[in-house]
Amino acid sequence: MSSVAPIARIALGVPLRRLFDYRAPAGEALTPEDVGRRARVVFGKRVCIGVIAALTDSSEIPGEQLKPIEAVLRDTPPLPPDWFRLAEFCAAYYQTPLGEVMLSTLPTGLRRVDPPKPRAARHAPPPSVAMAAPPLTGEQRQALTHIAAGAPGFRAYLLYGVTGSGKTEIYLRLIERTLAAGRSALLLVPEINLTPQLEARLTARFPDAGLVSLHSDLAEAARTRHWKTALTGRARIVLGTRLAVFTPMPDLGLIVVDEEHDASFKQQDGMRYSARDVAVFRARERNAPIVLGSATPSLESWANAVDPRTPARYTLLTLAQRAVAGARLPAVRCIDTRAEKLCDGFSGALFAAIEQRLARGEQSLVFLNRRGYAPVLACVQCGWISHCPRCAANLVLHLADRRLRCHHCGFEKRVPRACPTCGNQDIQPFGRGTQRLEAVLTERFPEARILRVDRDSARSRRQWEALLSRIHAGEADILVGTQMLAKGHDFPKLTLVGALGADSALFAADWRAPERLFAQLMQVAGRAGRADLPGEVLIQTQFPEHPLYAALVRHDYPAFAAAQLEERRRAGFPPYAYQAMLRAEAPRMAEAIAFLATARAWPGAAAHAGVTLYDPVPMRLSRMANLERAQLLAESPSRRALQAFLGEWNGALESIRTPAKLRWHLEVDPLEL
DNA sequence: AGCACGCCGACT
DNA sequence: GTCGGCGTGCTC
Repeated sequence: MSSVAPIARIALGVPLRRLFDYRAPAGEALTPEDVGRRARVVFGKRVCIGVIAALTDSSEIPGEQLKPIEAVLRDTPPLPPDWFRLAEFCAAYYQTPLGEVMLSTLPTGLRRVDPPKPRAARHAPPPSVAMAAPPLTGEQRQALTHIAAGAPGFRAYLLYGVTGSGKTEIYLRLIERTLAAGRSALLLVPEINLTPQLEARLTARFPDAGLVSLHSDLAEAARTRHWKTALTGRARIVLGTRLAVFTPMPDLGLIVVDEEHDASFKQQDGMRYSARDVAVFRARERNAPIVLGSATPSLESWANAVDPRTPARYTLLTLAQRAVAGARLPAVRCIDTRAEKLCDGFSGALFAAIEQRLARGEQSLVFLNRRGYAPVLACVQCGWISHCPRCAANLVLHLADRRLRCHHCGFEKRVPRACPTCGNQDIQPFGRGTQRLEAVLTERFPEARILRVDRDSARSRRQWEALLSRIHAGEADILVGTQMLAKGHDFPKLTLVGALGADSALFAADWRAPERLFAQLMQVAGRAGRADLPGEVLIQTQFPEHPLYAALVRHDYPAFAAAQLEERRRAGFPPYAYQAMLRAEAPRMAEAIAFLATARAWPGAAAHAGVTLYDPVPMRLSRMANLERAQLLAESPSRRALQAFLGEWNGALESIRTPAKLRWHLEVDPLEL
């Protein structure tokens, strides 16, 4: 390459796998410092922003067809080479065009052709005195010593610590060391809800680190500003949700993924990446340590740390004790609901336990992972049930505003007065949701102050914060809620958790359902009890002897994980097999199936030994209105074999002629490094 | 993705 | 006669 290359190879945010060549802007030369900069170009009839991926002096495109770059944007430093490698890895691994990867991970402010003019940040006065670090427990010290003793550079740690064992303090100490070594730290959390708390704690501890947060709820300008602060290296700590894993950071020296098992780390549309897995790749690529923390690790991570049949990719660190002196894990008990007639879904034992808490002035939490009043409305006479007209789910009855809602696709309508089929007046709600539990409890305990917390009562951030502060102010005796309540919040007076309707996940078709149920129940159980107040957890179930509950009663995640992994191994499921799912959506099921059948019959597959393609399967649910959905599983015992196959297959799929309204995508299961 | 080109049904 | 449906193909 000559010193002044006249042609730029540009990644554009279009669903095409190639890059596009452009001439240097009129009267300007391109220099190597422009690689990684954004450029404004004319593409087709429109102007768009791309990223200069490379310079070259020859192009397959004849010179007269090459258009000039309109402008090279120099408002930010160039994106660093490790950011490119991260994007290239994602493009290859998730079968997504490089330009789409790059542009979709930039904040929208920097993808825009007409950038809104940046305003100065309204910054809070920086606190200048760092809050002192609390003393460590023996276990915490041991874990930190272990990490410090390891050779510098990449190493992945799985920090398995029960709720309240002080994982966060470990993160803080590691960040402290990283900052002291002149490097910066990236901390990923599952949800926006959790960032403000942690942000406050981090700023108090590291007031001069220029911490920035990055998540989808941030205003566009703020997100762009924070991202730029990270790129220029001024932010030494970046705290964010899954999208933050792509933040360019010049001195990155530590990655932490908190609650690594959480499903929120998986992007569900566009490029379907797992931020946890991308983080592991990134740490390795940057030669920096990574810590994955959880009280209930994903089975993939657990296998990577402890399963003798799997290469030991992660180092296991365990925190088995609660950090606060004297704090004990709550007593977990199953209530056998076969033995008695339930009263509006509640067992006598649960009512009695709530009554007791009311008498003592303590809080109770009733956990049911289903919002609304009742999951379905049905006609007793003709058997009509409230089906969603747009997808295959049922419409959930919301009595508060007298509406039927589809929790899957968002359709809603008014509650009919009579059966739409036979006109019978006797239509009734079946099953229970949080609204109904709230009503039952209100009737049973008229004196109690009951607060319902679910996506309906805490729609906005503001509402959610208002609810939280009311709970903390002791304005509630009984909380009724979904998993929203299970995550990351400590309620000092809460001593009882009752879990309803858990059984439905035990025999679900989704083979990951037990893993999720266990994590969810462990998490919600962790809400009960503090240092001076012992907690109790009551699980209503028809299967009290089920191994999942048995392990839960003993707080024995390792036993649960071992049993689940053994089942997975026997069934040939991940992490003992590598899978990719090809999904298709079309107006008619036959079209979706026909596309998948063509994909399955791709002759090139024969060249890929060990890769199995299964028959296309129609799916019950599609979120899109009037679209039917089907999927096809590709599987292999070897990740490399599967990936090699996917690369070629994806190319072949792109040239299959499809009906206009057919959409498809590939979803690749977690990688292993 | 956008956007054009292009070829068949119901409207002024 | 033409307005407009969306099938097909291209973007340096």
